[in-house]
Order: sequence, then structure tokens, then C-alpha cells
Amino acid sequence: MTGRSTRDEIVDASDRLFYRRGYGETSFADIADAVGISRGNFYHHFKSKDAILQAVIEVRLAETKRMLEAWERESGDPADRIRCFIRILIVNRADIGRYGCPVGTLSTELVKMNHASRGEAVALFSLFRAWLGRQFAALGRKRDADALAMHLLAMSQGVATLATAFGDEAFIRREVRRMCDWLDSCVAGSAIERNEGE
Amino acid sequence: MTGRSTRDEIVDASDRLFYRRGYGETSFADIADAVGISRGNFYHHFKSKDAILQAVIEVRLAETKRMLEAWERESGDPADRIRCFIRILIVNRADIGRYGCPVGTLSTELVKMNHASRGEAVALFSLFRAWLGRQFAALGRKRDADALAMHLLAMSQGVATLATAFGDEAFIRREVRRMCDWLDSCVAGSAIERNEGE
DNA sequence: GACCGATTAGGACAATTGTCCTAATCTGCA
DNA sequence: TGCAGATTAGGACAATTGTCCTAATCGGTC
Repeated sequence: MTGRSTRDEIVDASDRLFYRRGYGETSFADIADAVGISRGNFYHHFKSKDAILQAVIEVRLAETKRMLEAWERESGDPADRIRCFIRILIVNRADIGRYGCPVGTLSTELVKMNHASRGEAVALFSLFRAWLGRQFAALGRKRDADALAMHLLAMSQGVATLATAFGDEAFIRREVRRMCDWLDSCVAGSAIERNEGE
Repeated sequence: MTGRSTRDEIVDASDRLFYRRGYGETSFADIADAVGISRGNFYHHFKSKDAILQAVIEVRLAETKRMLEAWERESGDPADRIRCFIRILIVNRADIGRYGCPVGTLSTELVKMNHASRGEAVALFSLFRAWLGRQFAALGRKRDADALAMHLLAMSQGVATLATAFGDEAFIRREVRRMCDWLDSCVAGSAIERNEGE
């Protein structure tokens, strides 16, 4: 299997470094050190730094899709599925406290630098947005499913940003509880909507 | 008035560039071009790039204090004051759509790179946090004033992040309306708390 | 007009950046 | 064993980075 090991190691190391330091602050030398190969040798696997970024985003897109599908398999209840999403704030709280949300920070950075791949980075957001929207629709909130999805995304992004600033994991737990309460009130609201509508 | 013009021009230009491109992506050459002075001449005014960052943050801290005090003078009603805070999302919606929130993006960037001035950048957040906390306390929510302040900060940060990703100003307006509704429900809740407590 | 410190321009500097080239090594097939 | 293609190391490259130095120019005071 050609290049499997090295190419994927480059992508893995870049993924981690882009997350921890940011794309712009990560140099070829950093990646070379992390992988343990010589700097000039990159161009056999990737023709530019941007190409590595593209590969990293592709991997993240694929992994996100896998994760969303797994959540769908875990439960048939849309509310439970949404709770899976909310819970990643807790699962990843340590990394979020140090480096922020990998989706939000990359997308903000690429939009700021007007990078060619900013669209793909935002597509990561769109994946969550569409998936959450489908869950809210299945919950009976067809009318405002996308608005609810965006609202939930915004809350989790805000929690991540403040948790990074203050390094406060208790804050994450508190806000997660609040988000779950809000979700419950959405479910109650959708029951009303169902009764009214039909 | 020594250095007034040049030194302040350096700080102003750096402030703008740090916001639009990020601190790490802004070079001395960029600032020199923006100000119109020679690159090597910086060190008469600042002994390092970090020193410029410090000066920029100091200016932002001072301006934020001024703004918060102005909001206190504009209205004696804490809810109205909080609405002033919420409304900056609308006032600055164009910039937020392109570059994100200046407070959130700088603090995330500096925390990520473990920069020496990350504490000062977070202090900008603390300014809003404490001010909002005082308003919620004045609203009768002494018990959870800080939690409410953090929650509101998180919501505005999340809105900024998503608005930057999707470049969606209508989303900002929608979320601002939601935040105002939430604030109203806080006021109602505090009335109940007042009746119960005393 | 002479002199002073403040301010400036311009370039030197070593280090680092992303990119590219060449020669060596490895790997698998004939 | 020998050969072809894939993979590698190592360094060259021009450009850019943050930093620092020196010499020229400015403004105001005796």
C-alpha cells in the first residue's frame, strides 16, 4: 500500500498541529519534526502546505460524518442524538480549554486570512448544521429546524470560546446542563406544535 | 507632545491589522506599510512586536472601559444597559462577519500560542464579565449574576463565530432578538426571586 | 548660527519561511 | 541478481521574519 504510512502520518501530525497552534503558526519544520522526516521531502507527498490543509480538512469531514452516523445508530430518539452532540463539549473539555473548538478556530482563522480552503472549513460547520437540523425536524420542529440548529451550534461555539479564555471546565458543565434544559423545552414546545398543527 | 503622532499611528494600525489578520499573521512590514514609516525604525518606539501587542491591548482595555461607562450613563436600568451590550453584535455586524469578534479571536489566538500577553487579552473578557455581572446583580439576580454574565458572553461569542463562518447577518439579528427575549425572561425571573426572597 | 536630543531612513543580521532539486536508498518484480 | 519506480535525505533557493545598528535629519534652546 503506497505511501500509507508516511502520507497519513503527515496528515495526522498536521491535523494535531493545526489544531493546537493554528494553521498559520504551524511551519513545515514543525510537521517534519513531529513526523520525523526531512523537510524537503514533503513535496513527494504534497505539492504545497495548502495541499496538506486540504487533506486535513478532508479527513476531518470524513471523521465527522462517521461520528454523526454513529450517533444516529446509537439512538433512534432525535433528542438523544442531539444530546450526543452537546456532550462532546464535556468529552473534549480538556482540549477545548487549551485550544478551543477545532471547527470554530480553524474556520475563523481561514476566513480571516481569506484562505482558499475557508469554504471547506465552513463545510465542517455545515455538516453539523444540517445534521442537527434534521434531528430538530424529526422532533417536530420542521418550521424552525435550521434556526434551532444554528442556535445550538452558536451556544456550543460560545461555550468553547469562553472555556478557552478562562480555562474553566466547571463553566462547560454548567452550560451543558443549560443546553440540555433548553433542548427539553424544545421537545415540549414541539409536542405543543404537533397538537396545534394536526 | 513627544511621539504622539507616530507612536499612536503604529498602535492604531497594529490594532486594525491584528484584528483583521490576526496577531501572528501580521508582520512588521505590514504595519510599516500601513503607517508609512521604515521598518527598522520601529525600535525607537517599541522594543519588540510583543510590546506593540501590549500597547494595543492596553488601548482596547481603556476603550472598553470607556464604552461600559458610557452605557451606564445612557441608562439607569440594568436591563437597558445589558441591551446596549447585546446590540454591539448588530452595530458591528459587518466587521464581525469578516473578522469575528476582536475580543474572542485575539484571546483564542494568544491562548493557543501560549503568548505572554494572553492574560491581558483575557482581561478584556473579564471587563465585560464583571460589568455584566454587576448589571444582573442590580437586576436582583445576585445569586447567579456571574453565571448569567458568562452565559450572555458565551451566546454573543457563539453568534460571532457562526456569523463569521457563514457570513450571515440575518442570523445575527435573529439571535439578538432571542437574546433580548432571554433577558426579558431573566428580568421576570428576578421579580419572582425578589418576591420569594424578601 | 551652533548645539542638543528626538526622530527618522535605510540597510545589515541571522534565522526561518515555503518551495524545489538532486542524488542516494529502498522495495518489489523479472 | 538486476532493474525500475517509489521513497527518502539533505541541502540550495529566494523571500520574509523580527531585531538591531548607524548615519542622516529634524525641532527647539542657548
